[in-house]
Amino acid sequence: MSAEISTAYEPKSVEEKWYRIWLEEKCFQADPDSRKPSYSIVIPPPNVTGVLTMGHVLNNTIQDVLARRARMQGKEVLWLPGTDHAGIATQNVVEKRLRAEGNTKHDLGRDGFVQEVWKWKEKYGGIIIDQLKKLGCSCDWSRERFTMDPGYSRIVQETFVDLYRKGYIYRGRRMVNWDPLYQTALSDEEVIPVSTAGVLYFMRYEVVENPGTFLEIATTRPETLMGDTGVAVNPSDSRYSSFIGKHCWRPFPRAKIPIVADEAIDTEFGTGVLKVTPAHDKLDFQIGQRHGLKIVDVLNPDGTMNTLAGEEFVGLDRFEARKRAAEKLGELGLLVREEAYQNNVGYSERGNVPIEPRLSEQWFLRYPRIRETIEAVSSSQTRFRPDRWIKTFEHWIENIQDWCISRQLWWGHRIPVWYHKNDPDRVHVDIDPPADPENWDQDEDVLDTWFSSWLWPFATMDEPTRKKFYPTQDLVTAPDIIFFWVARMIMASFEYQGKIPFENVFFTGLIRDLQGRKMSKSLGNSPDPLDLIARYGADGLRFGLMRIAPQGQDIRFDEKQIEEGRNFANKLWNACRFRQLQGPLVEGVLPEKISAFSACVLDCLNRTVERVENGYANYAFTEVAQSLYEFFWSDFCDWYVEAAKTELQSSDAAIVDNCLRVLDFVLGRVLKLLHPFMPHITEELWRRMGFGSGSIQFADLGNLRADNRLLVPSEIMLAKQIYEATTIVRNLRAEYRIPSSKKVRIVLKAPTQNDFSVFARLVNAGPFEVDPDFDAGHGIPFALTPLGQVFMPIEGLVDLAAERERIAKEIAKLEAELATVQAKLANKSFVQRAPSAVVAEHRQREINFLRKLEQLRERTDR
RNA sequence: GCACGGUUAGCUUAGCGGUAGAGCGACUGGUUUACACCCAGUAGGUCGGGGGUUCGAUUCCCUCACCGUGCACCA
Repeated sequence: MSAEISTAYEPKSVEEKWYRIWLEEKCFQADPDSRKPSYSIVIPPPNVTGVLTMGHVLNNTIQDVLARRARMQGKEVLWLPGTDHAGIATQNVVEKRLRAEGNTKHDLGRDGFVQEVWKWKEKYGGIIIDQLKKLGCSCDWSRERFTMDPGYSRIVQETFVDLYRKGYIYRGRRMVNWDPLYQTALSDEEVIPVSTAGVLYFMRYEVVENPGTFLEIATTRPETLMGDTGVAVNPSDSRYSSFIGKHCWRPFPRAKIPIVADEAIDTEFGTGVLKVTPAHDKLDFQIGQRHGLKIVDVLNPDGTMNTLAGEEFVGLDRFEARKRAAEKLGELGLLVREEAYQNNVGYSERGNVPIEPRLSEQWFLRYPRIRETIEAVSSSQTRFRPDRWIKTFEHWIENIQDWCISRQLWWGHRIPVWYHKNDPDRVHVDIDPPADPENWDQDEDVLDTWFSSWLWPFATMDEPTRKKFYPTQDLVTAPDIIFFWVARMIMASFEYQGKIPFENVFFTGLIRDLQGRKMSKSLGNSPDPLDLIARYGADGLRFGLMRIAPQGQDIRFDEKQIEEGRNFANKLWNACRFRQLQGPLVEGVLPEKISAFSACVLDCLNRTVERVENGYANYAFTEVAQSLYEFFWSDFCDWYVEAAKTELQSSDAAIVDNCLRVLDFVLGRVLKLLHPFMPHITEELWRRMGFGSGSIQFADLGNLRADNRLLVPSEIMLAKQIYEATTIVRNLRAEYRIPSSKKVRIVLKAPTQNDFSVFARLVNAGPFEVDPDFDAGHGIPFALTPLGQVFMPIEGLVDLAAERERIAKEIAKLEAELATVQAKLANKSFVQRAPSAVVAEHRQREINFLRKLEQLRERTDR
C-alpha cells in the first residue's frame, strides 16, 4: 500500500513534480516516425514580450485538453509551441530601456540596435514559455520555434521573393495608415475605430470669382487646411452648382484652390461642401486623383507640422495645431461656429494614438488564393466552430484590400530588396544579396510581423514532420485575430502546401470582468494567472475556467469559479483518500455480485461518458467539464460513496469485495476522463493509488463504459427509489428540526424483503424498521416515498395540528399540479393533437397524483 | 447604417417545443467511517417588453428596447 494521503490537497509540489517528470520522460515529444495515427496543433505564438494573461490560460488549456485527450486515444501528438518576434512591441520594449539609459536606437545604429534586441530576447524574452509550463501545457518543447529563427526567417524571405516574382507583391506610393508614435505604416487591420468626442468646425472660404461670397465648410481637422488643394461639392447639389469650376481662397497660406464636383460628396453631411486635403485623407486623396489636385503634405512623420504649414505652425503637434488653426480662423472672421461632434477616429492598435492617413512608398501584397480560401471555409473543409464566424470571415475576405506589408522598423524580417546606387530603377529581389553589395542599398523596411505568422503552421515544421503532422487538426484562437492570422494562414497554406492548414478552428470567447469589460492592463481588472495558480493550483484554475467558458461566448470571469475548481480537485483528492483507507485496489467488476447502488452509479458513469464524448465532438468543453463535475460530486461522492460506506461494512465478504471493485472501476475512469483538464492531480492519484505504473497520459481511453450486463434496470430503479426516499425523509427530519446527526426511529410501512440498510444509514435512522402492519398513531410525522409510507415516530412529539398542517400544505401543492395536468387532459385539442406518448405521460401523472393524494388524505381524515 | 451575438433566481449561468436546472451568495441544521476547499435542508424565477405560429412557447417566427462585438461611415 502507498503512503497515506494528506487531508487537503496541496497542488504546488505535486504540479511541479509531475511537470518535471513529464519533461524528463519526454512525454510530450512527437515522433514523426511513429506508426500511431497523428494529431497535431500549433500554438498561436504569443509575443516574445508577452506575459501570461487569462486569455492565454483559456486558449492554452483548451489546446492542452485536446492534445492530452488525443494522446490518451493512442495518437501520436504534436503540440508545437513557439513565440512571435512581435515587431513593434519588442522594438518598443528595447527602445524604452535605451531611453531609460539616456540613449536612442540611433546612437547604436541599425545593426547595433538589432543586436541589442537579440540580447534582450535571450535574456528576458519568452517568459511566457515558462508560464505555460506552470499551467501544465504538454507542448513538445524540443520543437519550440521563434519567428526569427534562421530557418524560419529564410522561409519568410523566400516567400516574399516568390510572391514578388509571381506578381503578388508590388511597391507603390499610396495612402497608408501611419502611426505617428512609432512612425511606421500599419495594415488596415491594425487600426481600431474609437468613438471620440470632438468638434465640428464650420468655417468659410471666400469665392475668388465672387468676392464677398463665401462657401461654408464643416471640418473636424482644421489643422490640415494648409494642405487643402481644392474644395468639392456634389454635382447634383443645386445649392452649389454655380460655383463649380470657380475657385476659393484658402485662407492660410493664402492660395487659390479650385472648386470641383465629385459624386463622393455627401450632400447631407455638414454643409455639403468638403475641403479637399489629398495628402491627409483617404477619400480626399481619391478625389484629388480624379481632379488632378496638387498634393501638399503639411505633417512630419511624427505628427508635427512641417514648413508647408506656414511659419507659425511649424513644429506644433497636430492637436496643438488644430486649436491654433481654429483660433486663427476666428481671428480672420472665417470661423462661423463650432459644434460638439461624436465621431470614430482610427487609433493605432499598438501605439494607441490616432493614426494619420499618409501618402508614402510602401510594399503591398495582393492576396493569393482568395477563392480557395473562401471555398475552404464555406464548405467546411476547414471548419469554424462556432460556425457563425464564417459570415464575419466571408464579409471581410470579399471586401479585402491589398495588404501593406512594409514597416518602418528595425526589428523584423528585412525586406530582401536592393536598389542600385547609380540606377535607382534597377532592383535586386532575392534572398541572397547582390554579388556586388557595395553598389546597392538594401530596402530599409522590415515586414509586418503577420507576414511571418501567416506561415506558422508549416514554416515551423521540417519535411518529415509535415509529412506526418500536416495539415493540423485543430487551431484554437480568439476571434479577434480571425483576419490578422486565421484567414491569411489559409491563403498561405493553399499557396505553399496546396492544402488547408487545419481542419478545425475553435474560436474561444473573450474573458471579461464581472462588469463585462474587457480585461486590460490599464483598467487593472486582469487577474494574474500565476497568482491564481499559486493560490488554487494550475488544475484548479484550468478546471474552474473550463467549467465557465461557454462555446464561443464571452466569459465573465469570477474568481469564485476558480475556487470551485480548486475545491473540485480537493474533492477528488479526498474521494481517493477515502478509497485508499479501505485497502489496496481490486480490479474488475464481477457481474454476479453487483448491488443496486453499484448498478446505478455505473449507469450514471455510462451516461456521463456519453455526454463527455458528445461534448468533445461538438467542442463543447464546458459540457465535458460540467458533466464530469456533476457525475463525480453528486452521483459518485454524494450518493454512491455514502451508500458504499454501508456496503463496505457488510458481513458478506463478496459484497465488500465487489463494492471496492466498483469504487476502483469508477475512480479509474474518472481519473482518465479528468486527466485532460486536470493533468497533475490525476497523474498523482493514478500512480499513488496504483492504477498503473506508467503515466496516465498514455492510459488507454478506449473502453470507459461499464458492461451493459451490469446495468440491471430493476436494480437501478431500486437504487433511485431509495435515493429519492432518502431526500424525502431527510426533508421530513428538517421540517421537524431534528439535527442531521441525531438518530431517530424510522418505520417503512411496506411489504418488502429488500435490504434497506443503506437507506437506514442515509436517513440516519436509529432504529429502522420495515413493518407492513405498522399502526400509525395520529400526529406521527409521515411522508410518502417511492418505497412506501415512511413514519418518523418521535419520542414525546406527537403534534397533531402541526402534522396536519404540513400534510395539508403538501396536498395543496399536489392538487395544484393535478389541476394543471387535468386541465390539459380536458382540452380536446391537446388529447387529439399532441403526440400520444405525451398524452399517455400526462395520464400517468394524473394517476400518480391521485394515488398520492389519496394516501395523504387518509392521514388527515382520520 | 449593415451584420453577428446576448438578455433565464441577488451573482455566474445550463436548458432551446411538453412539470424551469446547477454552482456561488443568503438562510436553517450539522465534528455522521474521505473532504468545513465539507455534509444535509430551505427560500428565491410572470425565462427583457409586445405580437404571432402551435393543442402547448423560456424554447420557433416577427417587432421593439437595452448590452456587447465586427464592418462601413467617420468632411
